Amino acid sequence: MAIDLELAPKVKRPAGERCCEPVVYPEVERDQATRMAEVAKALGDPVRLQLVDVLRKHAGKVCVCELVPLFDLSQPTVSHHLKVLRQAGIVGSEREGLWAYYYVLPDALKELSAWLN
Amino acid sequence: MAIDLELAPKVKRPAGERCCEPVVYPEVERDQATRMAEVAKALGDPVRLQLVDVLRKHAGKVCVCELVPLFDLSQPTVSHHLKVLRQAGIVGSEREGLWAYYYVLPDALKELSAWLN
DNA sequence: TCTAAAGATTGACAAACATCACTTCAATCG
DNA sequence: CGATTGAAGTGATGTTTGTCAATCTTTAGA
Repeated sequence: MAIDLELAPKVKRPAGERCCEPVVYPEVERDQATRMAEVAKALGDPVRLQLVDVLRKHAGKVCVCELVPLFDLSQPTVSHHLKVLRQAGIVGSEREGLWAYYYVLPDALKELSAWLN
Repeated sequence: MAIDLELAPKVKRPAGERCCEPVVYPEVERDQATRMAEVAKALGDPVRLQLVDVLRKHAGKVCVCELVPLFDLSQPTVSHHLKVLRQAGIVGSEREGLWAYYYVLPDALKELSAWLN
């Protein structure tokens, strides 16, 4: 937040001088940007975005065995994508006997969503 | 939109049978997911996310020469990131003499933003 | 206890990516 | 024109990513 960028006047400078005023960059934004970029990166694959979409629409836990046939991908690949989403803090999972259920973590997308608005 | 996933009852099936009901997958979502994932992917780098952040906060055109010193990166690298953003349809650019100005395209983030809400 | 099923992990491999030093291009000033 | 400047383009390089086949782990049924 609060990036205060100074717009310098544009004239060709007389050789040796810097083009623009040195702009101070607040470190505050760094961490937030890193966090949000991590979430965005995890959503930056059509398969993962659709996985999240399905999980959200179901508003409950969905079994992996129901997710796999939705895509033209092998089970390990879907499992891999789910792992990426889990590591990004977007989804959580629970085991129940043989089955694994995934669900979207409620606040996971909040920060990015707020920034985008 | 409108992914209608059927939740099948979970019982260990008697060998050879499929775990879940075959779930019909509407092709509609495919294209939308691809588009949104493309945008998300472009935002999935801290540098690019910060670039967009700066450009948005300025609500006008910002010169590349003011963007470069914001990051600990070479000018070609920043230029490369701007190109990625341009190809994702997130920013536009204009040349004015020696300088190049970038700005956020107003509707670029709308679809993703709406989906996230 | 033996077998099969769900799902995760591993290893491999090609494709994509981030970065930089170097170069090129276009525009401006003297 | 000749020199310089802002910005984009070009390899080159090391890293990350998406995918699958094969394997492993855990659980449940027979």
